[in-house]
Amino acid sequence: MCHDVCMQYAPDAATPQPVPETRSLRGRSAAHVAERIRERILSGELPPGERLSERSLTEGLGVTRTPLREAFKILEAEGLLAIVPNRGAQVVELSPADVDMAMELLAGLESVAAELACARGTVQQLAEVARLHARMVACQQAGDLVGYFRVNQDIHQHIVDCADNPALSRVYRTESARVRLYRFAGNRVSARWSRAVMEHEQILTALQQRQGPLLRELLRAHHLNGWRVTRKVLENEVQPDL
Amino acid sequence: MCHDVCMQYAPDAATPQPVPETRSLRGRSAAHVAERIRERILSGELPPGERLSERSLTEGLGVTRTPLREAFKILEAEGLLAIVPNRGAQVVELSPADVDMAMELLAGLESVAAELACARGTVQQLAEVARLHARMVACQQAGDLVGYFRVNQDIHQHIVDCADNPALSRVYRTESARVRLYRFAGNRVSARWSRAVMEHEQILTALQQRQGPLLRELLRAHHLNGWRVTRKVLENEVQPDL
DNA sequence: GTGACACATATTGCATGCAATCATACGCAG
DNA sequence: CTGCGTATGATTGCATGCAATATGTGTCAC
Repeated sequence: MCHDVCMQYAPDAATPQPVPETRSLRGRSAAHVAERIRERILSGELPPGERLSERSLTEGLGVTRTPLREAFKILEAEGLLAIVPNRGAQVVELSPADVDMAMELLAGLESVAAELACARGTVQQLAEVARLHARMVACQQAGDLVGYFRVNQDIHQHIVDCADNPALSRVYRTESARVRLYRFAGNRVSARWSRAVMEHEQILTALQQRQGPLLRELLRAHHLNGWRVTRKVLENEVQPDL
Repeated sequence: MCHDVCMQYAPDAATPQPVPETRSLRGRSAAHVAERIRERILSGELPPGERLSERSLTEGLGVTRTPLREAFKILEAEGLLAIVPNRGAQVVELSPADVDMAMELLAGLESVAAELACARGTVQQLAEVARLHARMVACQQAGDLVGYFRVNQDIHQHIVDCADNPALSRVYRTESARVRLYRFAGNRVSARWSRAVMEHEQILTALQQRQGPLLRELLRAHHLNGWRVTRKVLENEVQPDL
């Protein structure tokens, strides 16, 4: 982004300070690189199974191998990369069984969050969920599948955040990211899409009425329904029609 | 441990291979170092707040700074270390509020695991929990607080493992490790100690009878009771008597 | 005595170099 | 033509060096 600028020499220039507008990145290089690679993985630009060459990434990101390799370790700890000794890093490939387990975990985390969110969520937080819900419906009506999916993920994260437990939010975010790509497939079935929105209506109502146990069951069912369809798509038993 | 042996030169010796008994660690150095540091943190040898000097650790572990710094990144991603730019790594210090949130998360994970464990746990897995329970009781009767605590942690991990969900087990293990040291304090109160064992008896019974909802509630209550005492100890409202 | 500043030292962050390992292409026997 | 061994280039893992930053210490003004 700006590394070419940073690389230029300024022998006697009128600007003595190295690069005024870009605050020094020293000490944040690995985290910054990890963030960039994470984005590329979650967007699908780096698909599961893709091998990540140190050489091309260092050139693409304008950093050297040391911070890049540190970023690899971070992403490996997050479960996004697998590092094979002497063969480098590759984007983790999850089997349907892996995703199954992850979905069970996510459903569990959400069901735990549900009761806490109903008990503790502030009015503002609940309103934010409602706002996101409206945006999601708008995306559906516009046929914007990608936008819908992103806002959908946002809603679920926000519900978890309503539980006001940073550790829970962090784990949910990390584990949700691991399977994001795989879940997208399920939304590409029109029948599921419309039904999911209906389920979301009920979820929103339960949250607003702070009916913890009900919300819990709705979320669990929502997950189960969604994953049942998604698994069939992943296993090529159903062809997506969107 | 063996790095001094590895460092010796063998100019013309009869053993051409570098070090026959120690298989090459190439490609596993960072993970190995992370494991060592993790042990030291979890044992309390490196207490919360401790600054980790690269110099002393490289000398102590017989590795250079590169794999050590990679290990730091891994441990930071696990939530055990905090890396401050230009000031290096230090063991994370958790506030009572942080531990509170973590305990809520752990209780949630266990309650999710409870029903799955009752539904899916094999007879062998349940027997292993029973075996650990017996060992724990033996530790209690021997007054072995440290052994008791370790087996206790093992039991909870095994119950979660009975759910047969690797993702759940992994998250539980990582999040449990983050707060292990802080939880130890609560066991240093004799009244809590004996009551905890009684609760474990009930937990074991519920698991063996595969009563999911009951196990769920027992685990939740067990966590709440334990944490209530531990928090008081951490906040110096109660003096440990063990 | 205390505080502030400057200098010296230690430590960290990152770049680079070297050795081990892997991947690929080639030669050759069958 | 196929299979296998080998050699060579590419890639990774780790060690080390250099620059930026922090830390400790001494000096001096007040």
